[in-house]
Amino acid sequence: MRRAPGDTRAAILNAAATEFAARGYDGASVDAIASRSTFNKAMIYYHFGSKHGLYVEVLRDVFRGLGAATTGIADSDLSPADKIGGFLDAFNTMASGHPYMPPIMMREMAEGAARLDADTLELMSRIFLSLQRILEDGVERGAFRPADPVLTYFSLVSPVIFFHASAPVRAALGRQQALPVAGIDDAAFIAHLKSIAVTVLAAGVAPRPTAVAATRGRGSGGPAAKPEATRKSSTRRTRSSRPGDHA
Amino acid sequence: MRRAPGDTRAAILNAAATEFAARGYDGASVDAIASRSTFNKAMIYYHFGSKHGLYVEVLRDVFRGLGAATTGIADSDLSPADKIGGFLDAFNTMASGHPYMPPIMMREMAEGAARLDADTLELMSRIFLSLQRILEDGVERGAFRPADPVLTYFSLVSPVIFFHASAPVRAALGRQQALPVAGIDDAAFIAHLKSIAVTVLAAGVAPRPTAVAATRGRGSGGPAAKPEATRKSSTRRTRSSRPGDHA
DNA sequence: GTCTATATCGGGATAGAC
DNA sequence: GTCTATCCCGATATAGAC
Repeated sequence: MRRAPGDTRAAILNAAATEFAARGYDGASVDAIASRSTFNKAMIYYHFGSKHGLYVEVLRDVFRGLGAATTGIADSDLSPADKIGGFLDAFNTMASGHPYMPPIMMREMAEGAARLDADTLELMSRIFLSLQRILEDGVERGAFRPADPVLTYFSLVSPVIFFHASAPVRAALGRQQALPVAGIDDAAFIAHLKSIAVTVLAAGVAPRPTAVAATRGRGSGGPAAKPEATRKSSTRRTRSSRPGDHA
Repeated sequence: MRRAPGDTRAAILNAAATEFAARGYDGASVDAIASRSTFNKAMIYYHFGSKHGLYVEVLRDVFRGLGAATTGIADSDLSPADKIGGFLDAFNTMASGHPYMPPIMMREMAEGAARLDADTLELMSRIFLSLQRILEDGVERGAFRPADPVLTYFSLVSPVIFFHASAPVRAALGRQQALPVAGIDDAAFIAHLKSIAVTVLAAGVAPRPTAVAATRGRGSGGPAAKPEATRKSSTRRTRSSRPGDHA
């Protein structure tokens, strides 16, 4: 059982991921990560330079893969509805395969993504851009009504993240309240989410402040939508990003 | 401009709330909270005993109010759809009135609510229980199909929390991508969410692992649902709650 | 009730041997 | 590349004067 090259990095990344997920960036100690990895602190600094460098590397690793997956779906010739389904599947697969990501993403969101550097943001923006293209394609093909891409992005992604991240709390609630929560499984949740998503996109989502009011039925989203749907192309020119202003 | 009694506590609580929201529990320092409040560290320990004591007091403060609001709605004689609307409004009002809460809740969720003590959990469970009663009432009156209360709870609450908590990131994304995101307002979002929620509840939500498969259209939730819908009453007997087992 | 020190310790980061 | 030992700052918590 020899140690393969690159093995060390992987082991550390893995230990870091679970530690960051469990305790958050500030709560996680480099010592604790070291223990989990069977290596020691100095090794981490040797390979990653700093705690922050280690952190972003964990995220980049995952976002690279997810971005590739969603881009592939956007480029495919699936139907708009199936592309949305594929997009959700990709996110769900990511969350299942890297259970540490949902909690990390929740926390990162909570502090305004202050810890993400330009490169990582660029990777994340690819995921967003692929959804944007899916939406535009859906509109062009007459399957979807125009919708704000940012709002749509968060509407689709947040339930998946939240669902996965909340598993421990749901379990605790179930235990505490003696409620029969047990059998809510992943696949059923995602399947249901897909059907809602497609239905809503077809009906029109995120209406502009005009057509509000309605509290039930179909109501909103009627006329008055039509955002900036006219542009196309311009998919790759996000390099200038600079966060810098960490809180 | 004299200092009213109880003013100190309020000032500290307020400072703590924003600091916890911005940096998280571990990231927030008691010194920083002290500065923000114009008082000093010793004062915090005098009034709250510990950093953790201060933290939970921030949460209890808000959950007390929210629990009262949702309980009132559940007790009212509104229609099931309007009760759901009122429930969402209550959450939204809480989030708007206490902007520090969404980020705090996100982080708390991310670590499995490990920092919440029994009293705070009890306050939170009241919010959940009021929703559960709203759902049962809706089923009895024929407006809703039976749905898993826990899953429904998270499905309703998570978008609201996420929407508010993601405001900074959405703004940053908009800036970075030069997208015209600006005009997504609160009211429109909530109105839209309400209509989705009611529609979905009427059609049946969170199908049991049986009727999965379907990827589009109405599909799931059709037949085969029927969870433990037979019970009624039994709405108030949750007093025995004891979390204790913090992770 | 409010403040100014101060004790104490954990954790990020580095030096330097092997 | 991997380890041990150590520096040193920052953060929780407390003592004790006013």
